[in-house]
Amino acid sequence: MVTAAAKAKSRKARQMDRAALERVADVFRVFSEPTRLAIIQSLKGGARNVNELVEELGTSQANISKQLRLLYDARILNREKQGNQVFYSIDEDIVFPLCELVCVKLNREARERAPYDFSI
Amino acid sequence: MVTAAAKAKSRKARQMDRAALERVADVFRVFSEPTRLAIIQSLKGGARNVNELVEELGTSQANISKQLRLLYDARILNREKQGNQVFYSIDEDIVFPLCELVCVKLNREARERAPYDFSI
DNA sequence: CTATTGCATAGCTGTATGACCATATACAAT
DNA sequence: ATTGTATATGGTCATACAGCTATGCAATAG
Repeated sequence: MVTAAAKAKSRKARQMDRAALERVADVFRVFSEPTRLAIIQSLKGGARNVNELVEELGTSQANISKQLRLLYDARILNREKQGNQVFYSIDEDIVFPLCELVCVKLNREARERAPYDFSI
Repeated sequence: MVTAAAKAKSRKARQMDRAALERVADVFRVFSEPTRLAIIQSLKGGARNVNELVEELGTSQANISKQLRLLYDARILNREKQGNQVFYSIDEDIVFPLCELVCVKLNREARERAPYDFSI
């Protein structure tokens, strides 16, 4: 007899383990905060230094720096020091298709309900 | 004179506002927990009822139900009641390309460092 | 009817983290 | 060297939320 648990186990063989799923989750988590998305949105227009981002995004410099570090550690952003300043830019080609997929989903749903136009 | 703030403002004109960014962040957040990814991974093999998922994923039934509700509310999953049971299935075509983009990124990075094979 | 099974929900706890303030560090200008 | 400017970091607070236990509720079985 083939139990449900056995079926589950055989399925499991082809699957990522918990640790791998956590790595995937970590990547999604980086994109799961509006401030970080705002940074990405801004950097779509090209490299910016920290102060430019602070002015544009209207939150504290400390917070911007923190989120930039997170994005940098996740290998989403590139970092380049120029004298006194640090310029960040997008260094990961998955960023745009990833955001576009989500925006397309939201636009499709919004078309029946809300006036937003989602597109980073 | 064109100030940095003015430049920032004109960039802002073409951009999503905070509320829209939060909607985008919400979608990413749904994908940012390993248990929910495990559910998605399991449902890739077809519809499952709650008990099957509980057996397969090794967490409490209450927790599975909670995460299923989250995924359903985010319009990621489809829900179908059959008598006593409730079957869930993937109801969102962005799920696989979204996961694949992230897995490709991680595999590329892992190729130089870790032994995982990321693919939901 | 009552019992059982399958799922959902409420309440709780611990942990993670976004945002703030203050401060530290690094480089530049004088 | 001193002062100023740009960025990073440590500490704190408040909030969000995954997972747990207990319970509620719906559908079937007996």
